[in-house]
Parts: sequence; structure tokens; C-alpha cells
Amino acid sequence: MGYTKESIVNTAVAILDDQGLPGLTMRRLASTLGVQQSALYWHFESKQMLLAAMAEEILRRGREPAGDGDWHLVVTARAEALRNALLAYRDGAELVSTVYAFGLGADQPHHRFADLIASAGVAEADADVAATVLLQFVLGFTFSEQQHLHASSAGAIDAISPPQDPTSRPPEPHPFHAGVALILDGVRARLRESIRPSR
Amino acid sequence: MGYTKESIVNTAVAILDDQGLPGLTMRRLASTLGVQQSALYWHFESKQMLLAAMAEEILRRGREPAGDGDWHLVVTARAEALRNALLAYRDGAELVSTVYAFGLGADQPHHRFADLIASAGVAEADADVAATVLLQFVLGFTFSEQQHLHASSAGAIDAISPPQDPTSRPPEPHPFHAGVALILDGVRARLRESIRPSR
DNA sequence: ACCTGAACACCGTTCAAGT
DNA sequence: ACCTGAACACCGTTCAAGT
Repeated sequence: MGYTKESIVNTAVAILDDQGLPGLTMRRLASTLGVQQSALYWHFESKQMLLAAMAEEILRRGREPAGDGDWHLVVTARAEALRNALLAYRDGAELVSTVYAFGLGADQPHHRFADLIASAGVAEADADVAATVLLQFVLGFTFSEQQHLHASSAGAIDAISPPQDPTSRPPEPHPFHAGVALILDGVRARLRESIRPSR
Repeated sequence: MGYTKESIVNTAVAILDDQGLPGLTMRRLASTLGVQQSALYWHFESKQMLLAAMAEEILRRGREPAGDGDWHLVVTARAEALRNALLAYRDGAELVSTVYAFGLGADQPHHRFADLIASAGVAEADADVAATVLLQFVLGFTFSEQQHLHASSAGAIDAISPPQDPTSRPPEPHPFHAGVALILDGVRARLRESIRPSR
């Protein structure tokens, strides 16, 4: 009574964040909501569909304003925003990765990357390939990263990345940033190809 | 009684191939071997450890001879060999991906890629980043590919890729090949960087 | 050393029946 | 339309006991 799909997803995300993906069972979700587990199946056809809705909710909460500047700066910012969104909830990267791999939605990040890269001046097919490479890297890297991090159950990670330490700012070649930069170098090669032969 | 770890892994891989990952249960594996399920826990500490051993076995069976030619041709051939190894067994990509993401081994492909790229002349740190990008792409792409393929339960895919249709051989820009090419363009950029000292 | 028997503590999903 | 009660058909893992 009064349990919308939205409130179920919100509760499920909260359980995910402090119990992890193995701890998110239909029984625990139902009892947290004060309902029988069979009631959940009126709202969601299966647990897979619930997980897909959770993935989209996590991505929705992590969406960032467009950002401005050169296209590669915008793409880099978006990639980091996506990583932060996945890191903001326990097992968030695993959830979104598997939902995406099983083709149950969560394909909005792909289209956003592809549109952005295409508007930078590469052919649509190449932009699609680049978006795939970029997205698989972000998902896979963050999944592995989050797994090795399971000791420190830090809640949400700052998505806006405020200047925590303005005194010392070394180049800091974080592997994630380096991976994105390598992919964007590959994109740049295609860019020159289609616009002009040298620059 | 005569059940080595090796024979258990072999049987498990066979069950995986015709039942899929959800069908691979400790009970089914035990009954196929003609043994009680509790017996499996003398050989493997947990199902996760069994899955890790299966992943390594699948990768081992898919290893290809080094191949010769330019470094990017060798890397491309290795990437395709890895993809073929994952496609050779049902849910093979999912199995290896998750084992790798959880850090339970299966890191040999990473080292092979990294060594190969480093020997082409890029800094070791850059080669490691490139290997990560490449491996995440191959795993993620093949995982998604294999999922959308679950209708056609084709057994093993030819790992040597014989000339099936020698009459027509158009360029065939398969997205997988295009993704690898994009990443290797990114590597090439770093290659030039380290030759001309402009940093 | 290697395996059996039997249990423990769970799962996702279904479905008649209620309101 | 929305939920309850109760079951069905499973899971991975443990552990005393056998040989």
C-alpha cells in the first residue's frame, strides 16, 4: 500500500550501499519495506529488472552538468563523473557493469560519450567504437578498483571533487586518468584522419 | 579416489559449456563426477576458487603461438586470440571477466599485453595502462557480445580462424577490431612521445 | 588422505487467496 | 489494483563420521 517503484528502488539502493550486492536479497528488501517478498513481484517482474532500475537510478544521481572547454576535457570530466557515480555506492560498479553487460539498459552513458565524440568531428561509426572502448574501460577499471577497496566502506565520494588540498597539486598520474588519456589519444588520431592530414 | 583437481576442473568446464554459468552448481558438478558435493570442498576451498581455476584453464587452452610481424599486428592477433578463447565456451567471457574483476588470478593476459607493448618502446607505466585498457575492452566487449549471442549455442569457435569464405574478403570493419585499433593508435602516440623527448 | 551423510542457513519465484 | 501466506525448487557450505 503506497509502495511505488521509486521508493522500492530507493530502499534497495540504501541496502546495497551498506550490505553490498550479496546482501541485497528480495527477502531483506521486503522486510525492510515491511512487506511480504512476494509483493515485490507485483512491481518488478524479476530481481534482474529491479537491479536494472537500481543501476539507472545510481547513474541518474551521478549525472553532472555538461562542463565546458575543449572536447577532450569534457569527455575526461564525464568519465570521471561516471567513475565517481559508481564509487558512490558499495558494489555500484559491479551492479552497473553486469546490468550493462546483460543488455538490461544503462546504455545512456554510451550514447552520451558517442554524441560528445562525434560532435568533436569523428565519423559516427568511429565515435561509437570509441564510446564503447571508453565505457568498457571506465566500468571495468572502477569495478576492479572498488573490489580491492572493500575494506574501507567509505560512503559517498565527492562527485564535484572540491579542492581538498589546494597547497600541493602535483601532476598525479592516476591510472584511471592515464587510461582515459590514452583512449582520447586514439580518438585524436581518427580526428586528424577525417579532417586534415596533419597538425 | 582418483579425483584430481585437474579432472574436476575439466568436468566443470564441460558443464559450463552446455549448461551455462547459472547451471554450474556444486551439486550438478558432484553428481556428474559421481561424488557427494561435500567432497568437492576437500579439493577447492570454495566455489570462487573453482571458478578461478576454470578461468585459468580456459585461458590456457586458448593460448596462441606468439606470431610475428610488427608489434601492433602481434598485439592485435593476441587480442583476437583472447576473444576467441572466451567465446569458445558458453559464458566463458562472463566467467573470466568476473574472476579477473574480483582479483582471483587470470592476470596473465595483462602481463603478456604489458610486456609486448613495453618491448615496442613505451615506458613501463604507460605500457601497463595500455594493457589495462586493452584487457578491459576485450573482456567487456566479448562479455556483451556473448550475452547477445545466447540463442546460438555454437560450441567451440575456431581459434585459428581458417579461411571459411575465401571468395569474398571485404575489409570487414568489425567493431572489435576497430576498438583494438583505436587503443593501439593511442599507444602509438605515447611511442612517439618517448622517442622525441618533449615532456 | 579422501570421501559420505546429513544437516544448516539460506536463495528467487509462483500462486491461490484475500482486500 | 495491490498484497498475504505458504509453498516449491533450489542454492553454497560445514562437519562429524567413516575408510
